[in-house]
Amino acid sequence: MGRAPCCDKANVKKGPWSPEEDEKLREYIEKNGTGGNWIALPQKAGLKRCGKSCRLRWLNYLRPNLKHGEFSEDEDRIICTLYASIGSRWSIIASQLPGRTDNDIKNYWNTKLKKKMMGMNPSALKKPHQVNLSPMLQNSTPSSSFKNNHNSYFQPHLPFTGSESISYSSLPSDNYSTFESLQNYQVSSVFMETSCSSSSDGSCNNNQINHVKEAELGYVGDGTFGDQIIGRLSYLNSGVEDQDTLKLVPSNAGRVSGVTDEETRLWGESPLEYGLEEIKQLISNSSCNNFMLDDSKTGEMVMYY
DNA sequence: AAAGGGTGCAACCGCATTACC
DNA sequence: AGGTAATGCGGTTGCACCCTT
Repeated sequence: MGRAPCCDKANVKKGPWSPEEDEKLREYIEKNGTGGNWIALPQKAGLKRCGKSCRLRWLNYLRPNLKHGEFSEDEDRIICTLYASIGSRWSIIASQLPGRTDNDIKNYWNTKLKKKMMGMNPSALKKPHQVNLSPMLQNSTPSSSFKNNHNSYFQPHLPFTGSESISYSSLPSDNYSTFESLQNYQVSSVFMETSCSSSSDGSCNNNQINHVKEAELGYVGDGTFGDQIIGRLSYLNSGVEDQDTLKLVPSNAGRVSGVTDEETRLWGESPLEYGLEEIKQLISNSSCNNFMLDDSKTGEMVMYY
């Protein structure tokens, strides 16, 4: 037996929202807030819509201070950098781009940014130092993983004979265009592609290992594109160096929980909404850290550097 | 001008997680 | 502790619009 539907499908409208519906929803929320109950909201607001649909419409379109239109180079850079480190965690990436929604970023990545990156020089992104690590994967199964206190799985880390700690090289500070720079950055950095056999729901079977234990990424400079990127991925047992990194802040907002007061103090000034530990876990748990878009999903784990 | 194909984006779907009882 | 409802998330789909032929 399947899950009960969240609403009476027969009596809810689907498809594009009309301006009238938008107005009703906006008016209701501005007046009453969401009331913490999206399911009940459409009825109260006089809308024949599913609560989920209302929530989505509000978050992705009607919410104040949303940015629409072109992404800036800075935004491109942030998206690329975060995608490289944590994969398609769009909500986390969106939390770093004020006014942008996860849906926006996801669409932007899938329809434009990815293609731009591919178009630059796809072969160069894979060839320089490709290491086939697939044999190392064979004994890694979900059954040997263990749950952390956030109910998500850590994969055991296999012995890894490559660099145990990798530093990103810096971007050149000349007049590279955005994507030339990004490409250069990617080629010279370390990314991991894990096997990722998609299941029907779009998730990945956890038949892969993510060696990344810690991740730090950041920039030095005044925000122009010639700025240096500093960052590193550390593998298990590697220390974290004190660098001027993107600051990662824990927050009790959203789904992130388990943050201590001490952590909050430590990260208090940061603009990010996810804590270091959360990021670490996301990275550790990330089963689809595919950077540079290997659509073929070869089942092999490849390192680029 | 019409048809066909491509693109971008809003919206939906289903699952995982969290909250609540 | 277990069950259920609500919420959040990421992948996918559908369609309107634009461009090319």
